[in-house]
Amino acid sequence: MTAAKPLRADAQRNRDVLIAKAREIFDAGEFFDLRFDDFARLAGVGTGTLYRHFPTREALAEAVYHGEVAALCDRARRLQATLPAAEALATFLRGMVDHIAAHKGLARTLATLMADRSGALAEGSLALEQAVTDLVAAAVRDGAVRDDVDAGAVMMALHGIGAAHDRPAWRAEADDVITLVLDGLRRPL
Amino acid sequence: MTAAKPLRADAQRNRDVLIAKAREIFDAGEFFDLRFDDFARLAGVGTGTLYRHFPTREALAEAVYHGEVAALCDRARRLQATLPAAEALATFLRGMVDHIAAHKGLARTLATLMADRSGALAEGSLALEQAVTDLVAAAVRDGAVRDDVDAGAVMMALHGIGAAHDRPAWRAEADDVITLVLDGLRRPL
DNA sequence: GATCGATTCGGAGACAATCTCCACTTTGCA
DNA sequence: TGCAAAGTGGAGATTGTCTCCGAATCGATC
Repeated sequence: MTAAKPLRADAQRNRDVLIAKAREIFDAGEFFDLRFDDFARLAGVGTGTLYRHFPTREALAEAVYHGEVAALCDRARRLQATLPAAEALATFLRGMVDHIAAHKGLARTLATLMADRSGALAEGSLALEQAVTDLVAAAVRDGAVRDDVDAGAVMMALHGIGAAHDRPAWRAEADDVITLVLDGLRRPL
Repeated sequence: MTAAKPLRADAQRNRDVLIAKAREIFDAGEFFDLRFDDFARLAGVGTGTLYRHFPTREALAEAVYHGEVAALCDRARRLQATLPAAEALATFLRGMVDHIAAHKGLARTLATLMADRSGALAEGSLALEQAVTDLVAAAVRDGAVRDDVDAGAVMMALHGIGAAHDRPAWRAEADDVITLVLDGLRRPL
């Protein structure tokens, strides 16, 4: 999927610079304030180069998103390996809120991209979704969590947390959503 | 708020036509596929007229959104008047899923607008938020619902449901989110 | 029902962002 | 070292957004 074309050295270099610059902007939440051509200037390449590597703004965003998701999945896997299932799930979800809180700009950018029908991030999200599904499945096997709700519902709740980034009481509400989800997930007697 | 200027007859007529046309497009989920100028042509007015009434795409969207919110708030109020608090809340939330399911295009459009930092819909959402807050507060007074989570969390969950409109198993997952929220809201022993 | 000032209309065109195209440069293999 | 393939960069075409203002419409008044 990534290894199809052994990119030439200079091309690879430019590509990396573009992604690095984009990640920076992304995190600052200014991803949509910038003319797309400006990414090229900021990275010190021509607009043609930018467009060859990333045909659309969304394509560039997805490249950035990839790294983000990979890190989160790693974390999920580590937690699952070291904690009881129910605790791993809870820790992961709480940690997601921390992560989003620490990267508001990123959350805002991602929310905007998600909302677009483009589905540019759908593929990248699959890995994250799989990680959450695994965490929930393990907790179900342990009997700590009911088995009649789909793990996708947890994804949806996370989605809501990320999407509602600009609510004044965001942090408290986000924590409450996690609380509701976790309590709701306990097999209702 | 609405009664400040007694609009001239022709102006009012054009305004209404524009909103009606926009609602149609909105519902079809094509709100962002259309050149903004085209709204004018579709409604049979000039672009100048369109821009005078609605300076931005978001302003037009908000006008449409207003009606939507008003209808939902009415429903909330009616439920609250005729059912026990806990049941009213549950019915309202389940109904929201039905409503969104029946208006996917609208949900998608709203999600996109919400995600924008513009906050164009923030004001319109206040009424809806108030309605939800009231429903929850009543349920808390009844003792049917815990008092240590903010009603805003419920809004966030709803937001997630609306924002995740394009998931394949959307309907099932949306129902599950509501289940989790409602079960989570029951005072945990 | 004719007059007139105020309001609204409408679309031509200025402006701004996106994206394409291709002459030139760089790379790395033989 | 030479050369074909791969990559570069920016000028300018294209497309969508928004402004401006002369013409048309309204409705209050006589």
